[in-house]
Amino acid sequence: MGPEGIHPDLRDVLRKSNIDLSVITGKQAGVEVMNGYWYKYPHAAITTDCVIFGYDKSGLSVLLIKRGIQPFEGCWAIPGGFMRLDESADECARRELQEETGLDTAFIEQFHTFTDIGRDPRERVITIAYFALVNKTEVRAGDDAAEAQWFPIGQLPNLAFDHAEILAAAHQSLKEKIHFEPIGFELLPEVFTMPELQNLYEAILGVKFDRRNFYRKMMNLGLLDAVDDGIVRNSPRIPINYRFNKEKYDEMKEKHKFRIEF
Amino acid sequence: MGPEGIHPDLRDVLRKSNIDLSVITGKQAGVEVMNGYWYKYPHAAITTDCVIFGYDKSGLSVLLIKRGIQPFEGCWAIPGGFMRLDESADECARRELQEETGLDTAFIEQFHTFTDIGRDPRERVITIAYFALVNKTEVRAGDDAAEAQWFPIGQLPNLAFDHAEILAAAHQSLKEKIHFEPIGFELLPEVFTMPELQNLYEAILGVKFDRRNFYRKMMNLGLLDAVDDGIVRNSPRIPINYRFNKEKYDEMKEKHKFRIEF
DNA sequence: CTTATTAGTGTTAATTCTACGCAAAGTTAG
DNA sequence: CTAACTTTGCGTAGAATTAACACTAATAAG
Repeated sequence: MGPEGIHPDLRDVLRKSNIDLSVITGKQAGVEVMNGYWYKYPHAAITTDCVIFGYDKSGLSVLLIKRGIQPFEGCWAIPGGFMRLDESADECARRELQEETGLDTAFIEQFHTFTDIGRDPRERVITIAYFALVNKTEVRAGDDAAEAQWFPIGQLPNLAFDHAEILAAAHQSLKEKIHFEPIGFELLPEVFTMPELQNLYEAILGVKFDRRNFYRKMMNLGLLDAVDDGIVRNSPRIPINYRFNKEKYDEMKEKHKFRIEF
Repeated sequence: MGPEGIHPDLRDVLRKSNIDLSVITGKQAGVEVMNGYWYKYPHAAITTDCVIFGYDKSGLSVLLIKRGIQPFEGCWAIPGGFMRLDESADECARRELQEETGLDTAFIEQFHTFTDIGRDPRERVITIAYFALVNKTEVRAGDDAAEAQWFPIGQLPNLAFDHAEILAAAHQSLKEKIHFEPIGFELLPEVFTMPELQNLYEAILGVKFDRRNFYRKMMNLGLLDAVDDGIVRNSPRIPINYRFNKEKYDEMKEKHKFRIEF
Protein backbone atom coordinates (compact mmCIF):
# COMPACT_ATOMS: atom_id res chain seq x y z
CA MET A 1 0.00 0.00 0.00
CA GLY A 2 2.88 2.31 0.66
CA PRO A 3 4.61 4.07 -2.18
CA GLU A 4 4.26 1.29 -4.65
CA GLY A 5 6.86 2.48 -7.04
CA ILE A 6 5.72 3.19 -10.50
CA HIS A 7 3.99 0.40 -12.36
CA PRO A 8 6.46 -1.32 -14.74
CA ASP A 9 4.19 -1.02 -17.75
CA LEU A 10 3.62 2.65 -17.12
CA ARG A 11 7.31 3.24 -16.57
CA ASP A 12 7.99 1.62 -19.87
CA VAL A 13 5.46 3.71 -21.70
CA LEU A 14 6.77 6.88 -20.15
CA ARG A 15 10.31 6.01 -20.99
CA LYS A 16 9.39 5.44 -24.62
CA SER A 17 7.59 8.77 -24.76
CA ASN A 18 9.26 12.09 -24.22
CA ILE A 19 7.60 12.78 -20.89
CA ASP A 20 10.14 13.85 -18.27
CA LEU A 21 10.78 10.98 -15.91
CA SER A 22 12.28 13.29 -13.34
CA VAL A 23 8.82 14.15 -12.07
CA ILE A 24 8.35 10.54 -11.09
CA THR A 25 9.60 10.54 -7.55
CA GLY A 26 8.83 8.31 -4.65
CA LYS A 27 6.87 10.58 -2.33
CA GLN A 28 5.63 9.81 1.11
CA ALA A 29 2.16 9.29 -0.25
CA GLY A 30 2.03 7.45 -3.50
CA VAL A 31 4.02 8.11 -6.57
CA GLU A 32 3.90 11.56 -8.04
CA VAL A 33 3.44 11.37 -11.75
CA MET A 34 2.54 14.13 -14.18
CA ASN A 35 0.69 16.49 -11.86
CA GLY A 36 -0.98 13.56 -10.23
CA TYR A 37 -0.47 10.76 -7.73
CA TRP A 38 -0.61 7.10 -8.47
CA TYR A 39 -1.45 4.38 -5.97
CA LYS A 40 -1.75 0.65 -6.33
CA TYR A 41 -4.93 0.66 -4.20
CA PRO A 42 -7.79 3.18 -4.25
CA HIS A 43 -7.66 5.80 -1.51
CA ALA A 44 -10.53 7.66 0.07
CA ALA A 45 -10.25 11.42 0.51
CA ILE A 46 -10.09 12.88 4.01
CA THR A 47 -11.68 16.08 5.23
CA THR A 48 -12.18 17.69 8.58
CA ASP A 49 -15.44 19.41 9.46
CA CYS A 50 -15.68 21.79 12.38
CA VAL A 51 -18.96 22.50 14.14
CA ILE A 52 -18.45 25.98 15.56
CA PHE A 53 -20.56 26.71 18.61
CA GLY A 54 -21.16 30.24 19.81
CA TYR A 55 -23.27 31.65 22.59
CA ASP A 56 -24.99 34.88 23.47
CA LYS A 57 -28.07 35.79 25.45
CA SER A 58 -30.27 34.44 22.67
CA GLY A 59 -28.82 31.00 23.28
CA LEU A 60 -26.52 28.48 21.68
CA SER A 61 -25.87 28.76 17.95
CA VAL A 62 -23.64 27.34 15.25
CA LEU A 63 -21.79 28.99 12.41
CA LEU A 64 -22.69 27.64 8.98
CA ILE A 65 -21.50 28.57 5.52
CA LYS A 66 -23.41 28.63 2.28
CA ARG A 67 -21.82 26.36 -0.26
CA GLY A 68 -20.68 28.13 -3.43
CA ILE A 69 -19.98 24.99 -5.44
CA GLN A 70 -21.55 21.70 -6.36
CA PRO A 71 -22.62 19.40 -4.91
CA PHE A 72 -25.23 20.94 -2.60
CA GLU A 73 -24.54 24.37 -4.10
CA GLY A 74 -26.42 27.05 -2.20
CA CYS A 75 -27.00 24.69 0.68
CA TRP A 76 -25.84 25.47 4.23
CA ALA A 77 -23.00 23.36 5.55
CA ILE A 78 -20.55 22.94 8.39
CA PRO A 79 -17.21 24.57 7.56
CA GLY A 80 -14.60 22.06 6.55
CA GLY A 81 -12.08 21.10 3.94
CA PHE A 82 -9.64 18.56 2.69
CA MET A 83 -6.72 17.58 4.88
CA ARG A 84 -3.33 18.26 3.41
CA LEU A 85 -0.56 15.71 3.72
CA ASP A 86 1.67 18.11 5.60
CA GLU A 87 -0.76 18.73 8.43
CA SER A 88 -2.47 16.69 11.10
CA ALA A 89 -6.25 16.63 11.36
CA ASP A 90 -6.03 18.94 14.38
CA GLU A 91 -4.06 21.43 12.37
CA CYS A 92 -6.49 21.13 9.49
CA ALA A 93 -9.50 21.77 11.70
CA ARG A 94 -7.75 24.70 13.31
CA ARG A 95 -6.91 26.12 9.92
CA GLU A 96 -10.53 25.87 8.84
CA LEU A 97 -11.63 27.58 12.01
CA GLN A 98 -9.14 30.36 11.50
CA GLU A 99 -10.26 30.93 7.93
CA GLU A 100 -13.85 31.07 9.00
CA THR A 101 -13.65 33.09 12.19
CA GLY A 102 -10.22 34.69 12.37
CA LEU A 103 -9.61 32.88 15.66
CA ASP A 104 -6.47 30.88 16.15
CA THR A 105 -6.62 29.93 19.79
CA ALA A 106 -10.14 28.66 20.32
CA PHE A 107 -11.01 25.40 22.02
CA ILE A 108 -11.42 22.56 19.55
CA GLU A 109 -11.99 18.89 20.08
CA GLN A 110 -12.26 15.89 17.82
CA PHE A 111 -15.39 13.90 18.58
CA HIS A 112 -16.10 11.41 15.80
CA THR A 113 -15.10 10.28 12.32
CA PHE A 114 -17.88 9.77 9.80
CA THR A 115 -17.25 7.17 7.13
CA ASP A 116 -20.52 6.17 5.50
CA ILE A 117 -19.90 5.10 1.95
CA GLY A 118 -22.40 7.34 0.21
CA ARG A 119 -21.93 10.44 2.32
CA ASP A 120 -20.30 12.38 -0.51
CA PRO A 121 -21.77 11.86 -3.99
CA ARG A 122 -18.48 12.67 -5.73
CA GLU A 123 -16.11 10.10 -4.35
CA ARG A 124 -15.40 8.26 -1.17
CA VAL A 125 -14.73 10.89 1.49
CA ILE A 126 -14.42 10.36 5.19
CA THR A 127 -14.55 13.30 7.55
CA ILE A 128 -12.94 13.74 10.93
CA ALA A 129 -15.39 15.90 12.83
CA TYR A 130 -14.49 18.49 15.45
CA PHE A 131 -16.44 20.94 17.47
CA ALA A 132 -15.14 24.35 18.42
CA LEU A 133 -16.28 26.60 21.23
CA VAL A 134 -15.75 30.25 20.48
CA ASN A 135 -16.55 33.58 21.99
CA LYS A 136 -18.93 35.12 19.49
CA THR A 137 -17.78 38.63 20.27
CA GLU A 138 -14.29 37.82 19.05
CA VAL A 139 -15.37 36.28 15.77
CA ARG A 140 -14.84 38.34 12.67
CA ALA A 141 -16.24 37.53 9.26
CA GLY A 142 -14.41 34.88 7.29
CA ASP A 143 -11.66 35.83 4.88
CA ASP A 144 -13.15 34.10 1.94
CA ALA A 145 -16.18 35.37 0.14
CA ALA A 146 -18.28 32.46 1.38
CA GLU A 147 -21.40 33.58 3.10
CA ALA A 148 -21.37 32.66 6.76
CA GLN A 149 -24.17 32.95 9.28
CA TRP A 150 -25.00 32.02 12.84
CA PHE A 151 -28.01 29.76 13.32
CA PRO A 152 -29.61 29.16 16.70
CA ILE A 153 -29.51 25.53 17.61
CA GLY A 154 -33.08 24.40 17.11
CA GLN A 155 -33.63 26.63 14.08
CA LEU A 156 -31.25 24.98 11.70
CA PRO A 157 -31.72 25.02 7.94
CA ASN A 158 -31.42 21.96 5.77
CA LEU A 159 -27.81 20.93 5.63
CA ALA A 160 -25.58 19.50 2.93
CA PHE A 161 -24.22 15.94 2.94
CA ASP A 162 -24.70 14.19 6.29
CA HIS A 163 -24.06 17.42 8.16
CA ALA A 164 -27.33 17.29 10.07
CA GLU A 165 -26.18 14.03 11.60
CA ILE A 166 -22.73 15.44 12.34
CA LEU A 167 -24.17 18.52 13.97
CA ALA A 168 -26.52 16.51 16.14
CA ALA A 169 -23.63 14.33 17.25
CA ALA A 170 -21.55 17.40 18.06
CA HIS A 171 -24.31 18.84 20.21
CA GLN A 172 -24.71 15.55 22.02
CA SER A 173 -21.00 15.32 22.60
CA LEU A 174 -20.91 18.86 23.95
CA LYS A 175 -23.72 18.07 26.36
CA GLU A 176 -21.93 15.04 27.67
CA LYS A 177 -18.56 16.74 28.04
CA ILE A 178 -19.82 19.81 29.80
CA HIS A 179 -20.58 17.81 32.92
CA PHE A 180 -16.98 16.92 33.54
CA GLU A 181 -14.92 19.63 31.98
CA PRO A 182 -15.35 23.34 32.34
CA ILE A 183 -15.58 23.83 28.60
CA GLY A 184 -18.61 26.03 29.03
CA PHE A 185 -16.27 28.88 29.89
CA GLU A 186 -14.81 28.73 26.42
CA LEU A 187 -18.05 30.12 25.04
CA LEU A 188 -18.04 33.21 27.23
CA PRO A 189 -15.97 36.37 27.15
CA GLU A 190 -13.04 36.34 29.53
CA VAL A 191 -15.13 38.26 32.02
CA PHE A 192 -18.73 37.30 32.65
CA THR A 193 -21.45 37.46 35.27
CA MET A 194 -23.19 34.72 37.19
CA PRO A 195 -26.53 35.02 35.34
CA GLU A 196 -24.68 34.78 32.03
CA LEU A 197 -22.96 31.61 33.14
CA GLN A 198 -26.19 30.09 34.35
CA ASN A 199 -27.99 30.95 31.13
CA LEU A 200 -25.22 29.28 29.19
CA TYR A 201 -25.55 26.04 31.10
CA GLU A 202 -29.30 26.11 30.82
CA ALA A 203 -29.11 26.71 27.08
CA ILE A 204 -26.73 23.86 26.44
CA LEU A 205 -28.31 21.31 28.73
CA GLY A 206 -31.88 22.39 28.16
CA VAL A 207 -32.81 22.48 31.82
CA LYS A 208 -33.48 25.12 34.47
CA PHE A 209 -31.52 25.48 37.70
CA ASP A 210 -32.33 27.17 40.95
CA ARG A 211 -30.35 30.39 40.92
CA ARG A 212 -29.16 30.08 44.50
CA ASN A 213 -28.10 26.48 44.25
CA PHE A 214 -26.29 27.20 41.02
CA TYR A 215 -24.49 30.10 42.63
CA ARG A 216 -23.37 28.02 45.58
CA LYS A 217 -22.26 25.08 43.45
CA MET A 218 -20.15 27.27 41.22
CA MET A 219 -18.57 29.11 44.12
CA ASN A 220 -17.82 25.90 45.98
CA LEU A 221 -16.02 24.52 42.96
CA GLY A 222 -13.58 27.37 43.42
CA LEU A 223 -13.19 27.92 39.71
CA LEU A 224 -14.38 31.49 39.66
CA ASP A 225 -12.40 34.57 40.65
CA ALA A 226 -14.24 37.82 41.17
CA VAL A 227 -12.74 40.50 38.97
CA ASP A 228 -11.52 43.60 40.72
CA ASP A 229 -12.78 46.15 38.21
CA GLY A 230 -12.72 49.11 40.59
CA ILE A 231 -16.46 49.57 40.42
CA VAL A 232 -17.87 50.30 43.84
CA ARG A 233 -20.45 47.61 44.26
CA ASN A 234 -22.43 48.82 47.22
CA SER A 235 -25.47 47.58 45.38
CA PRO A 236 -26.11 43.97 44.49
CA ARG A 237 -27.99 45.35 41.53
CA ILE A 238 -24.70 45.55 39.68
CA PRO A 239 -23.66 42.03 38.66
CA ILE A 240 -20.25 40.92 39.80
CA ASN A 241 -17.78 40.09 37.08
CA TYR A 242 -16.03 36.77 37.28
CA ARG A 243 -13.11 35.20 35.56
CA PHE A 244 -12.36 31.50 35.14
CA ASN A 245 -9.44 30.19 37.18
CA LYS A 246 -7.52 27.69 35.07
CA GLU A 247 -4.99 26.75 37.73
CA LYS A 248 -7.65 25.59 40.13
CA TYR A 249 -9.27 23.58 37.36
CA ASP A 250 -6.08 21.73 36.50
CA GLU A 251 -5.54 20.98 40.16
CA MET A 252 -9.09 19.71 40.48
CA LYS A 253 -8.95 17.62 37.35
CA GLU A 254 -6.09 15.51 38.70
CA LYS A 255 -8.09 14.67 41.77
CA HIS A 256 -11.04 13.68 39.59
CA LYS A 257 -13.29 15.86 41.66
CA PHE A 258 -14.73 17.99 38.94
CA ARG A 259 -18.38 17.71 38.14
CA ILE A 260 -21.05 20.16 37.16
CA GLU A 261 -24.39 18.46 37.24
CA PHE A 262 -27.80 19.28 38.57
CA MET B 1 -10.17 16.14 -5.76
CA GLY B 2 -12.90 13.86 -6.98
CA PRO B 3 -12.37 11.52 -9.90
CA GLU B 4 -10.19 13.84 -11.89
CA GLY B 5 -10.40 12.05 -15.19
CA ILE B 6 -7.23 10.80 -16.66
CA HIS B 7 -4.47 13.29 -17.30
CA PRO B 8 -4.46 14.29 -21.03
CA ASP B 9 -0.74 13.65 -21.47
CA LEU B 10 -1.03 10.23 -19.93
CA ARG B 11 -4.09 9.41 -21.97
CA ASP B 12 -2.15 10.33 -25.06
CA VAL B 13 0.77 8.17 -24.17
CA LEU B 14 -1.45 5.23 -23.38
CA ARG B 15 -3.33 5.61 -26.62
CA LYS B 16 -0.09 5.57 -28.60
CA SER B 17 1.05 2.45 -26.82
CA ASN B 18 -0.79 -0.83 -26.99
CA ILE B 19 -1.96 -0.79 -23.38
CA ASP B 20 -5.66 -1.54 -23.08
CA LEU B 21 -7.54 1.67 -22.42
CA SER B 22 -10.57 -0.23 -21.25
CA VAL B 23 -9.08 -0.53 -17.79
CA ILE B 24 -9.21 3.22 -17.49
CA THR B 25 -12.60 3.76 -15.94
CA GLY B 26 -13.93 6.54 -13.79
CA LYS B 27 -14.34 4.88 -10.42
CA GLN B 28 -15.80 6.36 -7.31
CA ALA B 29 -12.34 7.03 -5.98
CA GLY B 30 -9.89 8.27 -8.50
CA VAL B 31 -9.23 6.92 -11.94
CA GLU B 32 -8.32 3.30 -12.28
CA VAL B 33 -5.37 2.95 -14.55
CA MET B 34 -3.27 -0.16 -15.11
CA ASN B 35 -3.78 -1.89 -11.78
CA GLY B 36 -3.47 1.44 -10.06
CA TYR B 37 -5.36 4.57 -9.17
CA TRP B 38 -4.49 8.08 -10.16
CA TYR B 39 -5.48 11.22 -8.28
CA LYS B 40 -4.80 14.87 -8.91
CA TYR B 41 -4.05 15.42 -5.21
CA PRO B 42 -2.14 13.13 -2.87
CA HIS B 43 -4.32 10.98 -0.63
CA ALA B 44 -3.49 9.56 2.76
CA ALA B 45 -4.23 5.93 3.41
CA ILE B 46 -6.83 4.98 6.00
CA THR B 47 -6.71 2.09 8.42
CA THR B 48 -8.75 1.02 11.37
CA ASP B 49 -7.10 -0.36 14.51
CA CYS B 50 -9.07 -2.27 17.08
CA VAL B 51 -7.95 -2.52 20.69
CA ILE B 52 -9.49 -5.78 21.86
CA PHE B 53 -10.10 -5.93 25.58
CA GLY B 54 -10.69 -9.18 27.37
CA TYR B 55 -11.16 -10.06 31.00
CA ASP B 56 -10.72 -13.00 33.29
CA LYS B 57 -9.89 -13.45 36.94
CA SER B 58 -6.33 -12.38 36.29
CA GLY B 59 -7.60 -8.98 35.21
CA LEU B 60 -8.00 -6.87 32.12
CA SER B 61 -5.93 -7.73 29.08
CA VAL B 62 -5.60 -6.86 25.39
CA LEU B 63 -5.08 -9.02 22.34
CA LEU B 64 -2.00 -8.13 20.32
CA ILE B 65 -0.53 -9.63 17.19
CA LYS B 66 3.07 -10.06 16.20
CA ARG B 67 3.80 -8.28 12.96
CA GLY B 68 5.06 -10.54 10.20
CA ILE B 69 6.12 -7.80 7.83
CA GLN B 70 8.08 -4.59 7.76
CA PRO B 71 7.99 -2.05 9.21
CA PHE B 72 8.19 -3.07 12.86
CA GLU B 73 8.52 -6.72 11.81
CA GLY B 74 8.43 -8.98 14.84
CA CYS B 75 6.99 -6.19 16.95
CA TRP B 76 3.69 -6.51 18.79
CA ALA B 77 0.84 -4.40 17.48
CA ILE B 78 -2.86 -3.71 17.76
CA PRO B 79 -4.81 -5.64 15.11
CA GLY B 80 -5.85 -3.46 12.24
CA GLY B 81 -5.83 -3.03 8.52
CA PHE B 82 -6.59 -0.85 5.58
CA MET B 83 -10.14 0.26 5.00
CA ARG B 84 -11.64 -0.83 1.70
CA LEU B 85 -13.70 1.56 -0.37
CA ASP B 86 -16.74 -0.66 -0.19
CA GLU B 87 -16.96 -0.72 3.57
CA SER B 88 -17.44 1.79 6.35
CA ALA B 89 -14.89 2.12 9.12
CA ASP B 90 -17.26 0.28 11.46
CA GLU B 91 -17.46 -2.61 9.04
CA CYS B 92 -13.70 -2.58 8.61
CA ALA B 93 -13.08 -2.71 12.34
CA ARG B 94 -15.61 -5.47 12.74
CA ARG B 95 -13.99 -7.42 9.93
CA GLU B 96 -10.59 -7.12 11.61
CA LEU B 97 -12.07 -8.27 14.88
CA GLN B 98 -13.70 -11.23 13.21
CA GLU B 99 -10.48 -12.27 11.51
CA GLU B 100 -8.60 -12.05 14.78
CA THR B 101 -11.06 -13.58 17.21
CA GLY B 102 -13.76 -15.32 15.21
CA LEU B 103 -16.36 -13.11 16.87
CA ASP B 104 -18.86 -11.24 14.76
CA THR B 105 -21.19 -9.76 17.32
CA ALA B 106 -18.94 -8.22 19.92
CA PHE B 107 -19.28 -4.71 21.25
CA ILE B 108 -17.11 -2.23 19.36
CA GLU B 109 -16.86 1.51 19.59
CA GLN B 110 -14.93 4.15 17.73
CA PHE B 111 -13.08 6.42 20.14
CA HIS B 112 -10.49 8.52 18.28
CA THR B 113 -8.78 9.05 14.97
CA PHE B 114 -5.00 9.36 15.01
CA THR B 115 -3.47 11.48 12.29
CA ASP B 116 0.09 12.43 13.24
CA ILE B 117 2.14 12.94 10.13
CA GLY B 118 5.01 10.61 10.92
CA ARG B 119 3.03 7.83 12.57
CA ASP B 120 3.69 5.41 9.72
CA PRO B 121 7.17 5.49 8.18
CA ARG B 122 5.94 4.24 4.80
CA GLU B 123 3.43 6.84 3.78
CA ARG B 124 0.83 9.09 5.29
CA VAL B 125 -1.63 6.85 7.11
CA ILE B 126 -4.37 7.89 9.45
CA THR B 127 -6.07 5.35 11.65
CA ILE B 128 -9.59 5.31 12.99
CA ALA B 129 -9.25 3.60 16.34
CA TYR B 130 -11.84 1.36 17.97
CA PHE B 131 -11.97 -0.64 21.09
CA ALA B 132 -13.77 -3.95 21.37
CA LEU B 133 -15.00 -5.69 24.49
CA VAL B 134 -15.07 -9.43 24.14
CA ASN B 135 -15.74 -12.45 26.24
CA LYS B 136 -12.38 -14.21 26.34
CA THR B 137 -13.94 -17.62 26.62
CA GLU B 138 -15.60 -17.19 23.23
CA VAL B 139 -12.47 -16.11 21.40
CA ARG B 140 -10.85 -18.62 19.13
CA ALA B 141 -7.44 -18.27 17.53
CA GLY B 142 -7.25 -16.04 14.50
CA ASP B 143 -7.66 -17.49 11.04
CA ASP B 144 -4.44 -16.12 9.70
CA ALA B 145 -1.10 -17.48 10.73
CA ALA B 146 -0.25 -14.30 12.58
CA GLU B 147 0.76 -14.93 16.14
CA ALA B 148 -1.73 -13.48 18.57
CA GLN B 149 -1.43 -13.25 22.33
CA TRP B 150 -3.23 -11.76 25.31
CA PHE B 151 -1.25 -9.29 27.39
CA PRO B 152 -2.39 -8.10 30.80
CA ILE B 153 -2.86 -4.40 30.85
CA GLY B 154 0.14 -3.12 32.78
CA GLN B 155 2.49 -5.74 31.35
CA LEU B 156 2.49 -4.61 27.76
CA PRO B 157 5.42 -5.18 25.41
CA ASN B 158 6.89 -2.49 23.21
CA LEU B 159 4.42 -1.70 20.49
CA ALA B 160 4.75 -0.81 16.82
CA PHE B 161 3.95 2.62 15.38
CA ASP B 162 2.10 4.88 17.84
CA HIS B 163 0.17 1.92 19.19
CA ALA B 164 1.22 2.53 22.77
CA GLU B 165 -0.47 5.89 22.61
CA ILE B 166 -3.56 4.41 20.96
CA LEU B 167 -3.81 1.68 23.56
CA ALA B 168 -3.48 4.13 26.43
CA ALA B 169 -6.21 6.29 24.92
CA ALA B 170 -8.45 3.24 24.50
CA HIS B 171 -8.01 2.30 28.14
CA GLN B 172 -8.76 5.84 29.24
CA SER B 173 -11.84 5.95 27.06
CA LEU B 174 -13.04 2.63 28.46
CA LYS B 175 -12.61 3.93 32.00
CA GLU B 176 -14.65 7.02 31.26
CA LYS B 177 -17.42 5.20 29.45
CA ILE B 178 -17.91 2.49 32.00
CA HIS B 179 -19.39 4.96 34.47
CA PHE B 180 -22.35 5.75 32.29
CA GLU B 181 -22.93 2.71 30.17
CA PRO B 182 -23.10 -0.88 31.26
CA ILE B 183 -20.40 -1.90 28.82
CA GLY B 184 -18.62 -3.83 31.55
CA PHE B 185 -21.06 -6.66 30.99
CA GLU B 186 -19.73 -7.10 27.46
CA LEU B 187 -16.53 -8.49 28.93
CA LEU B 188 -18.23 -11.20 30.94
CA PRO B 189 -19.86 -14.46 29.95
CA GLU B 190 -23.61 -14.26 29.62
CA VAL B 191 -23.93 -15.63 33.11
CA PHE B 192 -21.71 -14.37 35.90
CA THR B 193 -21.54 -13.96 39.65
CA MET B 194 -21.43 -10.87 41.79
CA PRO B 195 -17.77 -11.23 42.81
CA GLU B 196 -16.81 -11.62 39.16
CA LEU B 197 -18.63 -8.44 38.29
CA GLN B 198 -17.04 -6.55 41.15
CA ASN B 199 -13.56 -7.78 40.23
CA LEU B 200 -14.14 -6.60 36.69
CA TYR B 201 -15.01 -3.10 37.80
CA GLU B 202 -12.11 -2.98 40.18
CA ALA B 203 -9.71 -4.16 37.50
CA ILE B 204 -10.82 -1.57 34.97
CA LEU B 205 -11.09 1.37 37.30
CA GLY B 206 -8.18 0.43 39.52
CA VAL B 207 -10.05 0.94 42.78
CA LYS B 208 -11.56 -1.22 45.50
CA PHE B 209 -15.23 -1.21 46.48
CA ASP B 210 -16.98 -2.34 49.59
CA ARG B 211 -18.61 -5.65 48.72
CA ARG B 212 -21.91 -4.85 50.37
CA ASN B 213 -22.28 -1.39 48.90
CA PHE B 214 -21.39 -2.71 45.48
CA TYR B 215 -24.00 -5.42 45.82
CA ARG B 216 -26.71 -2.99 46.84
CA LYS B 217 -25.86 -0.50 44.13
CA MET B 218 -25.99 -3.12 41.43
CA MET B 219 -29.23 -4.58 42.67
CA ASN B 220 -30.86 -1.17 43.00
CA LEU B 221 -29.99 -0.38 39.40
CA GLY B 222 -32.25 -3.26 38.49
CA LEU B 223 -30.00 -4.40 35.68
CA LEU B 224 -29.34 -7.87 37.00
CA ASP B 225 -31.64 -10.85 36.79
CA ALA B 226 -30.87 -13.88 38.92
CA VAL B 227 -30.59 -16.95 36.72
CA ASP B 228 -32.84 -19.83 37.56
CA ASP B 229 -30.36 -22.63 37.00
CA GLY B 230 -32.19 -25.22 39.02
CA ILE B 231 -29.41 -25.47 41.58
CA VAL B 232 -30.81 -25.60 45.08
CA ARG B 233 -29.10 -22.71 46.78
CA ASN B 234 -29.78 -23.39 50.39
CA SER B 235 -26.27 -22.28 51.07
CA PRO B 236 -24.97 -18.76 50.46
CA ARG B 237 -21.67 -20.41 49.79
CA ILE B 238 -22.75 -21.07 46.21
CA PRO B 239 -22.58 -17.81 44.27
CA ILE B 240 -25.76 -16.75 42.56
CA ASN B 241 -25.61 -16.51 38.79
CA TYR B 242 -26.83 -13.32 37.21
CA ARG B 243 -27.67 -12.22 33.75
CA PHE B 244 -27.69 -8.69 32.40
CA ASN B 245 -31.12 -7.26 31.64
CA LYS B 246 -30.91 -5.23 28.45
CA GLU B 247 -34.50 -4.03 28.46
CA LYS B 248 -34.16 -2.37 31.82
CA TYR B 249 -30.98 -0.73 30.67
CA ASP B 250 -32.58 0.81 27.60
CA GLU B 251 -35.42 2.05 29.71
CA MET B 252 -32.99 3.56 32.19
CA LYS B 253 -30.82 5.15 29.54
CA GLU B 254 -33.68 7.25 28.25
CA LYS B 255 -34.28 8.66 31.67
CA HIS B 256 -30.59 9.47 32.03
CA LYS B 257 -30.56 7.78 35.37
CA PHE B 258 -27.77 5.36 34.75
CA ARG B 259 -24.56 5.72 36.66
CA ILE B 260 -22.10 3.31 38.13
CA GLU B 261 -19.62 5.16 40.23
CA PHE B 262 -18.12 4.76 43.65
C1' DC C 1 -43.38 54.81 43.44
C1' DT C 2 -43.41 50.23 41.86
C1' DT C 3 -41.31 46.43 39.84
C1' DA C 4 -37.49 43.77 38.57
C1' DT C 5 -32.79 42.30 39.09
C1' DT C 6 -28.71 40.61 41.40
C1' DA C 7 -25.85 38.93 45.39
C1' DG C 8 -25.63 36.50 49.18
C1' DT C 9 -27.00 33.82 53.45
C1' DG C 10 -30.21 30.55 55.75
C1' DT C 11 -32.92 26.60 56.39
C1' DT C 12 -34.92 22.20 56.09
C1' DA C 13 -36.18 17.73 54.49
C1' DA C 14 -34.91 14.13 51.48
C1' DT C 15 -31.65 11.44 49.54
C1' DT C 16 -27.32 9.26 48.87
C1' DC C 17 -22.76 7.82 50.33
C1' DT C 18 -19.58 5.49 53.34
C1' DA C 19 -18.03 2.40 56.35
C1' DC C 20 -18.89 -0.83 58.95
C1' DG C 21 -21.48 -5.01 61.88
C1' DC C 22 -23.78 -9.37 61.82
C1' DA C 23 -25.91 -14.00 60.69
C1' DA C 24 -26.51 -18.14 57.98
C1' DA C 25 -24.56 -22.00 55.82
C1' DG C 26 -21.86 -24.09 53.43
C1' DT C 27 -16.64 -25.15 51.30
C1' DT C 28 -11.95 -25.75 51.80
C1' DA C 29 -7.46 -26.29 54.09
C1' DG C 30 -5.04 -28.31 57.64
C1' DC D 1 -12.96 -33.01 62.56
C1' DT D 2 -12.00 -28.25 63.10
C1' DA D 3 -11.00 -23.71 61.86
C1' DA D 4 -10.92 -20.35 58.47
C1' DC D 5 -13.01 -18.58 54.62
C1' DT D 6 -16.59 -17.39 51.20
C1' DT D 7 -20.91 -15.62 49.74
C1' DT D 8 -25.50 -13.84 50.30
C1' DG D 9 -28.29 -10.67 52.35
C1' DC D 10 -29.93 -7.27 55.73
C1' DG D 11 -29.04 -3.52 58.99
C1' DT D 12 -27.47 0.94 60.52
C1' DA D 13 -25.41 5.27 61.99
C1' DG D 14 -23.12 9.36 60.62
C1' DA D 15 -21.58 12.32 56.85
C1' DA D 16 -22.33 14.56 52.76
C1' DT D 17 -25.00 16.16 49.08
C1' DT D 18 -29.21 17.69 46.86
C1' DA D 19 -33.38 20.23 46.16
C1' DA D 20 -36.54 23.59 47.14
C1' DC D 21 -37.62 27.68 48.89
C1' DA D 22 -37.48 32.13 52.40
C1' DC D 23 -35.46 36.34 53.10
C1' DT D 24 -32.63 40.70 52.99
C1' DA D 25 -30.27 44.45 50.80
C1' DA D 26 -29.72 47.78 47.28
C1' DT D 27 -30.87 50.11 43.23
C1' DA D 28 -31.91 50.49 38.22
C1' DA D 29 -35.67 50.93 35.08
C1' DG D 30 -40.07 52.43 33.96
